[in-house]
Amino acid sequence: MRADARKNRDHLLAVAGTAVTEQGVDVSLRDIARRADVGLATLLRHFPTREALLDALLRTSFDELAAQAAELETLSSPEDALVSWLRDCVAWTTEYRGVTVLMAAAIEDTESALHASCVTLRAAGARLLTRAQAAGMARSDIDGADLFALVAMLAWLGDQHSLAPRADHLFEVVASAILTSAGSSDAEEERRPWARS
Amino acid sequence: MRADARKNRDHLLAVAGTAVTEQGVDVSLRDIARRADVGLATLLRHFPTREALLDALLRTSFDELAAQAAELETLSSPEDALVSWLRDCVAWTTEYRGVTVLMAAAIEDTESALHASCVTLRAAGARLLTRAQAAGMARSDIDGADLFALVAMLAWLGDQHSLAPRADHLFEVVASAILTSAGSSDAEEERRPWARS
DNA sequence: TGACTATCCGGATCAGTGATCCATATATTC
DNA sequence: GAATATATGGATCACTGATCCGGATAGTCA
Repeated sequence: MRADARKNRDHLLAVAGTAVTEQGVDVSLRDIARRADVGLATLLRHFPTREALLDALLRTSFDELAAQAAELETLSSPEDALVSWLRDCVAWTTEYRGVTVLMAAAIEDTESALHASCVTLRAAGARLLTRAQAAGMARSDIDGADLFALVAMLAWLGDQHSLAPRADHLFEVVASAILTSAGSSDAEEERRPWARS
Repeated sequence: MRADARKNRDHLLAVAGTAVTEQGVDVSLRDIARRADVGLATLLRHFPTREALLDALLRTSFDELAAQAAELETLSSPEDALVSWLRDCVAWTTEYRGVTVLMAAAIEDTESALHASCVTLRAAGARLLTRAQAAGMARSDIDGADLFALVAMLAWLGDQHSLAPRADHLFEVVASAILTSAGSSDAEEERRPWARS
């Protein structure tokens, strides 16, 4: 890649980052190009589709979340690891308003630029879930795909102005559903040790 | 209203109904006008915005759901009424792909044409929830707004191709979270009598 | 029956979107 | 310094929802 092309690419990525943070993933590509003092065609040559641009933008975050899952797997108890990782996933999506819909579409579209990243993330969650299930800490009738869907649901909630205030609370509600296993105790505090005070 | 105008309005509403069912709420208004053999301007005069069109289209369904809530309140047990009404709400949204986002936006935008309908629906759900809570059948730390958000989440799930297959199962998961009250029994079948077999 | 007017209609147009083409400008190489 | 491979961005296309306004028509009154 020619030096000027690389410079333009990096600059575009930086500008796109702030633009997406400010206006969400539906931000006009023309706007991004304008703010980067670059023609629209240049942006679209470096990143042929909006998905390709977002993939380049989000890949780092995806990798960090996957790495964090691996770390939690060794450092925390099964239920703490699962719940705090889920919380981190949901919290992360608030940085990029609207990204959830793209991720949901990408995970079944093997042609999508985001596909691989989403599959990796789902697998990371599945490992944490399996571990919690093996320890009897999570209900056994859900799998990695269910978990991915639940995270997507909660992330979507945070994207909707009117529903976002409920997001934290409903996260706890959903988490309680995941962690409620048939064999657990009846005492509220013992059944929901992860609940925020 | 002049006779020809009324005829056009009714015809547009019928065509819009099929179009939205087929292609979701983001269907092109130009397409609807074309299929109704009418100019785009005519469609937009009868229904100044997409929301206005959808309001006219969905108002009947909204009223039916609200009425059904009132009926269930007198005919069924508190938990059956709540859960089956929630199931009906989620099932209904599958008819109109994408309607959830509009409803979430409408419930906080008092200027929206859909606002009143959404508030009515939320109130209907809140009554069923309060009744179940009074009977000790639902957790007491959620309210009507939470319930509305949970339904929206599950409805949104059904809109996403890749996540939709999980929708039914995750409905049960979320329902179990709503109906799990601190004082209920420990036995699985007794704690989740609404679960599908 | 015939004319008049308030109302309704829809083609033309506008600004916005993502995408594509191609002549021009420029970095790299020889 | 010249040649060439590559990057660039303005012009353009099809599409979106929205708006304007000259022309068509329905309902009314004589």
